[in-house]
Amino acid sequence: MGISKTEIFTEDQNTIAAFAKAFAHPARVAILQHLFKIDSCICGELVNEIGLAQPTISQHLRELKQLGLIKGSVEGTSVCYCIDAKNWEKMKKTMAQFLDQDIVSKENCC
Amino acid sequence: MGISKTEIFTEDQNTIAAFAKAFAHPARVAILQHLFKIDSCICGELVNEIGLAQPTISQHLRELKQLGLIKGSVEGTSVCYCIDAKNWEKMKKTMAQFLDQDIVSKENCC
DNA sequence: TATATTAATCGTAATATTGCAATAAAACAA
DNA sequence: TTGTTTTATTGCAATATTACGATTAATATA
Repeated sequence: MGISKTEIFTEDQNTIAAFAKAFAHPARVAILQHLFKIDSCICGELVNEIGLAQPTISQHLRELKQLGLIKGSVEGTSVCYCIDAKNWEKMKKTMAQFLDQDIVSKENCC
Repeated sequence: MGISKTEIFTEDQNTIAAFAKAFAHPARVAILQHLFKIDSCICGELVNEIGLAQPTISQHLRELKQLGLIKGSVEGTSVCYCIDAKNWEKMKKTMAQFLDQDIVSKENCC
């Protein structure tokens, strides 16, 4: 139905899915990569850097901000965004726990 | 427009987004976790384990299979799925490269 | 062969996501 | 104050995703 049945999954599973969703669009990947690359924070520069309209970028930024992966601070008329290092580390731990799982038995049916 | 402008992004960015999309739903996270946990491969057991209808699980399995993260082999009337260890490692490398980025300068505007 | 079992596919409804034009809001400058 | 710049919000169209009932396909068994 286009709606995920979040209630039947564990909190852990929903958290992983929520973080993964943040990276599930190339524009958000590009935004994050740019924020990592540029030593000073960015603003509407992202609109030029990435080839999407300003409202679209703004929308992606809001999603990343709501998840806590980036922070924004107003600088005059522009807004400066950067990675929230603390939360990024927390996210990394959660994702690593999921991604670094080991297969119990190597010899299966497949 | 509900359609990602994949053509304006790098192959790397699209690849990361595609992998992330695989984990962007708790059902697929649950499926993968179960495949990791159970030493022998699973089939329709996943339908019982996870509380979703058989066609829904089948759909999620197909997505994971298309991405190459899991393999499936027919065992009589049932189908046995398991993690594709090789591709999982490749995916992990791609994701790690993205997740393990370091911020150039710690002191920014934010 | 007929029947059961299991999984894939089809079709469809409900909801979510992506993208942007238009507009509003906020901060500064003249 | 008036205009300028920058970003957020609103509203909407196009497309994607999620979920499942019904059906089909494939295999095994009686």
